[in-house]
Amino acid sequence: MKLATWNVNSIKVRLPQLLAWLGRERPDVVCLQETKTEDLTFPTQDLREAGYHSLFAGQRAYNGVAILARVPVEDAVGSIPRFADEQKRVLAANIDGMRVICVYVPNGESVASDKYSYKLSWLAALHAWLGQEIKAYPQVALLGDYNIAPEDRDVHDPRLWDGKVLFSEPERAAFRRLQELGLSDSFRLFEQPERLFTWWDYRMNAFKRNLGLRIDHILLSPGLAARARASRIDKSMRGLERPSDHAPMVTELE
DNA sequence: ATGGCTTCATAGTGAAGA
Repeated sequence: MKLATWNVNSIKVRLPQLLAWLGRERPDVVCLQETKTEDLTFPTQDLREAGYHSLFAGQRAYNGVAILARVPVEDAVGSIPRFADEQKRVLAANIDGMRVICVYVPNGESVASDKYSYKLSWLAALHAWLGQEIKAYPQVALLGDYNIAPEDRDVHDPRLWDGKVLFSEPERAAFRRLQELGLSDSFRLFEQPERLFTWWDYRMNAFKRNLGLRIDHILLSPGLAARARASRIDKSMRGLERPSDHAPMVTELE
């Protein structure tokens, strides 16, 4: 069982890369973020021909999440219950006995901005809801673009990023609170080389210089963590022509 | 150096991303 997450930064632009990647990688479940398209224009048919059922919560121009699965999904929800939010950032569904939750955590812009406050409230609402989901479902997988680098080793230059959005202490504390619900960062269940990231700025030749952050994550509840056998970042996708600024990550379960 | 790319919405530039 292969679980994957990828912020595609426009599913319309990235569709050829996505289809090629699905054909090569054959994941069972894929969570996508920043699809940036309304539901009516989601490429359901192309993905069906590639062997995937699609579930999506989209909006015009911004945000938008989707879950692709080899098997049909059940009991889907497209928002955090009782948290008013115009932005499409959440999708959850039952797949193969797991509760799969796809998230696109707000970026936050800068620690002084209103968007940062929104990010922290959003994370608090996610935490409260997850507490319930974990009680309701025996196996929970939380995949997505968290827009948080949890530790120093997840940042190319921790001193440069100290206190900055994506690496500020309140954001990292919110990430730790998710872990305290019993969720494991699947990437860190395994020995990994140093300086592996999931996002690199489009500017400044950041990818070539490996000036990145690890902000996309796959968190697993204990039963799923016990089944994890490997976790990796597919850096090759970031090196293609016209790439997303994020690379996909994959965790394999027994 | 508050920029630097890329996408979308738009038909000039501006918002947003991270």
